This record gives sequence, C-alpha cells and structure tokens, in this order.
Amino acid sequence: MNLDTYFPYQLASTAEAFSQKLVDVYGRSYGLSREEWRLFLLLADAKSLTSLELSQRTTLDKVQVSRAAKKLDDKNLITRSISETDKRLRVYSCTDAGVKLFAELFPKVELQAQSVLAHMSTSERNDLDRGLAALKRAISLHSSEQA
Amino acid sequence: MNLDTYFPYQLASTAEAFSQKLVDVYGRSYGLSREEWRLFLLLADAKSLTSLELSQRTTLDKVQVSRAAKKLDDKNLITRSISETDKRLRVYSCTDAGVKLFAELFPKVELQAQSVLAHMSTSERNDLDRGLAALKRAISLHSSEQA
DNA sequence: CCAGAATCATTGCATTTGCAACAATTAAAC
DNA sequence: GTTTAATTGTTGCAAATGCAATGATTCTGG
Repeated sequence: MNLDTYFPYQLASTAEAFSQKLVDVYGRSYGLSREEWRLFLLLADAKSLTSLELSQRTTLDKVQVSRAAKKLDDKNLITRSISETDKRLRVYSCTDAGVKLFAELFPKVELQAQSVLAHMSTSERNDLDRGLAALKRAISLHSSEQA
Repeated sequence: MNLDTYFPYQLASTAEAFSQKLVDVYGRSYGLSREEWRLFLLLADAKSLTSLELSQRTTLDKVQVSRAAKKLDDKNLITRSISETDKRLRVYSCTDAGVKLFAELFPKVELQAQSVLAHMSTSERNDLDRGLAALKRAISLHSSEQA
C-alpha cells in the first residue's frame, strides 16, 4: 500500500506536521504542551471559565483539563478556585503573568502559522477550510447515526 | 478566542476525530495501535521491508518502528530478522496469520472510512484532498526555507 | 588493513497518558 | 426530608512515549 495516496494517512500526517510547526514555537521556547496551549487559548481573553466549559469547548476530557490546568497553575499562568455556585466545579482564569505571556507568545505562533500558509494560494486555503468543515460535519453526522 | 474558527485547532481536532473513527475499528476489535496499524498497512502487500524503508515511508522514527514491530511480532502478525546484506538493519514481513488478519480487517476499516466520507459531496472531498496536498507541500517548503 | 566516525536497533529511565477508582458535591426519586 | 443516583475533580497504577545512552555493524580515510 502506498500511504502517499491513502487519505486517512495524508490527513493524520499533515495535521501532525502542521501542529508540530506550532509546537516548535510555544513548546520549544516556553515549555507548553498542546493541551496547555489549548486551555491557554481559551482562557487568555476570557475573564474566567469553568472546567465544564473548558471540556466542552475543547476535545479534552476532564483528566486532561485537570492535569493541564495544574501545570499552568504551577507556572503561575492561571489560577484555580472552587466555584461558588457548584462546589464540584473549578473556575479558572489567567493571571497577569499569563495574560502578559500570551500577548507575547500568540503573535509568534500566529506568525509561524501564517508563514506556512503563505505557501498556499488563496483558493487552496479556501479548499482546505471548506473540506475540513465538511469532514467535521460528516464525522458528526456519522456519530449521530451510529448512536 | 473561539476555537471553532481557529484553523490550527480545526485541523488538529478534525484529523484526530477522523483517526479515532478508524481506531474504533482496528483498535477496539483487534487491539492494534496507530503505529502498529501503520506498519501493518505497509507490510501487508509487500513481501518484505527493512526498518529503514519503514521509517522513510512513515512519519515514525526508529524507536517507534522498533517498538511497534516488536508488538506485531508478539502477536505473530509479522516476523523480524536481521538483514543479510547489512546486519544493522532488520527485515520485516507479514506472517500468514498477519496476511489473513489484514484481509479481514482492512475492508472493515475501509468501510468505516467510506461511511464517514459518504456524508460529504464529491466536490467537498476534492476540496479536502487538494487542500491537504497543498498544505503538505507548504509545510515542506517552509521546512526547507528554514534550513 | 585499520582506527575512528557514522549508522542502526534496542534498552533504561523519566515523563506522560489512559483508565478505573475514589471522595466530595449535587440532583433526583420517593 | 432522606436516601439513592449522577456528576465532577483528582489520584493510583499500568501502559505508552520521548530522549539519551549503549552495543553492534558498516563506512571512511588514510
């Protein structure tokens, strides 16, 4: 089998390679994992979010959220507290240091992403956006029909 | 930040979700990991491949190949031997049991993939193929210009 | 032919991850 | 109102992973 023409492999390996380009920035320079970066993206411009909101708005499960949040807390980038309205939930928000780091880091990540995407034409980028959105929808439809 | 419109997240999460759909088949039913499945795909219709060829034709490094191959060997799906021409290299090939399992498993995986992709139009699938190919090329160009 | 550099597969070790279990809290049933 | 079920965050433990080190083999330059 030639993997170069096998769609599942092309999707997985291309996505992985692109993600690695971004990890090269926020990981190598600042020691953040993918999960930490993902939470950081959500918390950066929100006042505060609960653990439930974080789980729902990412693909991370509760263990991943708990562990990534703990690491961000250890780095003093976010704070964790117990929700007043539901003591089972946690409320997270960025510290000042977190906001500052994000303001510095995000443009670098964005620059890296754009410098890769700059090698694609506008029409190619539109194709990719539409194709991905369609695939995402297809996966969702498939899951609901299986249930 | 709304991750739903953020390209890097859309790419990563969609690719992960699609991959998981296939893992549901070859992983849940047969206990194979992504890495094992990837080697299995290459070895299934090849007489034999060396470790070097496997590394080059996948995104797996030598440690991943060594460990995945060991597990496939433990399951009696492939054989490992030392190359005659270069005793540093290993030569892998499917066992009869491996060939048989692959013949049974691959159609199931393919059916699963097609049943997801069936929810996309032909034009959407073409967009995705073209967009992915363009992104892959862009990543490659970006890497070479950095070097 | 030979000494040193290079390449390969494997292993040890530390970290990460997935999954089940657990304690704390809330919701539901009656 | 009380008991039971359900939900949440965390932790323990086993398996997986990344990375450096190692041993074995081959290549290189004289």
